[in-house]
Amino acid sequence: MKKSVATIRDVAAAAGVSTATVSKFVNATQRFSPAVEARISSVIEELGYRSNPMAQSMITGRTKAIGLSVLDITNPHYASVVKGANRVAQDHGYTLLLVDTEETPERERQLLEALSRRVDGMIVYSRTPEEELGWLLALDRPAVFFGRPDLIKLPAVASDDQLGAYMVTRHLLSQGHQRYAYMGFSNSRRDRERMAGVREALDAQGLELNVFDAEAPTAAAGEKLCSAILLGRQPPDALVCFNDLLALGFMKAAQVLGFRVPEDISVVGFDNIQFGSFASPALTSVDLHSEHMGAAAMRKLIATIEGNQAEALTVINAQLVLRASTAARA
Amino acid sequence: MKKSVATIRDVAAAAGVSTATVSKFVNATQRFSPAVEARISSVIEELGYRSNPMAQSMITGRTKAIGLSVLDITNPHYASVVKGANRVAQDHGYTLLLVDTEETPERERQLLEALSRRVDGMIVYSRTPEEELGWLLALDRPAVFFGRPDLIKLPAVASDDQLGAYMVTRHLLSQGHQRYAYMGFSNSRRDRERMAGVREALDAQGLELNVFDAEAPTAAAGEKLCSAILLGRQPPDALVCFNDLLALGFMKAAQVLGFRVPEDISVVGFDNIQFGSFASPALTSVDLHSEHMGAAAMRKLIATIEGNQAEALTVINAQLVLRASTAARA
DNA sequence: TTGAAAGCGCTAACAA
DNA sequence: TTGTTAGCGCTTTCAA
Repeated sequence: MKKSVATIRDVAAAAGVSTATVSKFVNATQRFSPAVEARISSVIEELGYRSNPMAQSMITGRTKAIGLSVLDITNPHYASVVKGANRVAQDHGYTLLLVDTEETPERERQLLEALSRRVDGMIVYSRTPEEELGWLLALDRPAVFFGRPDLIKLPAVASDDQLGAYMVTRHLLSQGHQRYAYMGFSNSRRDRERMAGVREALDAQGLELNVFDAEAPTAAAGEKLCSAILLGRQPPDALVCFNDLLALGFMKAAQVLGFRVPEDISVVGFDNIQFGSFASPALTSVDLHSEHMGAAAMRKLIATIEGNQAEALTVINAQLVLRASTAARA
Repeated sequence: MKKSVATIRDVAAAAGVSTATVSKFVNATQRFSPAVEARISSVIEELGYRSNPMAQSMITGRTKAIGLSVLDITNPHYASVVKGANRVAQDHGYTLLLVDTEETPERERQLLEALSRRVDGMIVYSRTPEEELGWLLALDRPAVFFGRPDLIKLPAVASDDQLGAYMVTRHLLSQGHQRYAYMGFSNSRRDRERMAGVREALDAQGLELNVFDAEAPTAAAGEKLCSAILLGRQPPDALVCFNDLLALGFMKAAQVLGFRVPEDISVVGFDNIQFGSFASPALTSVDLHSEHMGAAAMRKLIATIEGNQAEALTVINAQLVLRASTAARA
């Protein structure tokens, strides 16, 4: 009985050839005489040999793995991003390694630093201010960023948040809504853009925007903020939420408070997560094509890794998905 | 200008010590004279040296990473499992590397084989029949399995699916429901247990169970099956679904068909995903404590890796969560 | 307290 | 067509 796992040396010895021969055969970088190939094959089979990817990577400098970090995998938006990225990775022969930073910056850095040397490149979904992201560049690995970097020189994928927000607000205006509120999540980079889009549309009509800020981009936070919004002095008749989770939470709480959506208040969110369509009323949302974003980021990263030119910023377009949570005013 | 990343040799040279000294210092396995330590520290700082985890792992045989494979990360049940596992991993200084097998067995094997040599152990959520899982054992890595293995000798974490199903069916019985249907997903290991629990409760009352089988454990599949269930000759007044996604899809389609839940039919699911509470009516569900399952699996794996004894099978208990999708019959 | 030297499992010139 | 040799970046005896 030898050691637990067979090495290339065991194979070489058993087949009566050199390790170099085995290596080349295994990696199909060279052909050998039928006799030799057959011998190696059968020995590999017999010993259950599999090459050690780490040893391999140490030499080649390539791992055929890509890291992706997201903020919270229980948020369907991120789950979709992962889906898209995973598909493209598979198609190109890469393994996607996912890490969940749980919205914690320290954890994020720690995880990414640990990950960076184990992968050929990374896709980063982060909330950390760009000024504090120096360490990411210092990792010196190909990377793709979600968002629109100002300072940081990294290829990026973004969605057109501002236009999406503008579109949905235009729609609400056309439905005759009068009093607008925005439930934001100022911790996110994208919050500004979304709010700006809403403002852009309202300003043109000389309308005000009442802003509320959620403590997290979650349904629970949306529920929590509901009473402050609905039971204030001048409750809105239209509410734009930073994302669908907030909107879902808000709607649930609103119904508990005895308000009707959309009769009393129209509600919209962002991301178009599938669960929005199971809510009642079904949620109107701005679809930012999460899955496309993931796929685009992965394509960009792989292009970068393989030395192909990739444009610095890819913008995915936004699309308004109308459902029952918004309705025209009489 | 040297090569892009500093190695231990660069540090040793710059500090005028040997690589062995640097190694021991970096890993805190030995103390040195203040002068030497200070010199090494400053050089490390200056060069931005970080040790290469791969080279390290090659020697020590440990990676401080754990792999987790799930079937579909967009399913909130799996997302919760990941959450639980991630927390525990972090707490023990491990990095969780997640892979999504997308319900594809070939992909699963490929991903896991690639992963196995890069991690200290793996947690596997699989749909592959145990007979075809020989390769998993052959990987010869510590592993924890979700479910109740019969043949395979692997530590495992399971939930009490049968009891959960029994409980919810007992509840439906107590509410006076007469005609029962089960929307299953026979592809899953757990389907049998859940169906058995339902049958166990019904048999005691001499009641029949009408079984339908979904093609996937998704909301879309639930929608698809709805008409066959509701527009049949003897439509049920109570439906137990394999999971919440199927139940959510079913409820949506039922409403489109003009049926009322729970007046015409009571609906229950499994997993207690958060989105069940945003549906209308809110979904009654059997909570299998997904997050606990992930945490328990990770604890068990880490115990195994670190050589501590762990019991073979951990069973997480089930809990009935009553909401508005079920109601008593007149 | 410090360092020399031997590898971990593998690939990549280069020789034969 | 096959093999020799020199490492990749690091840890770990063992000796100084």
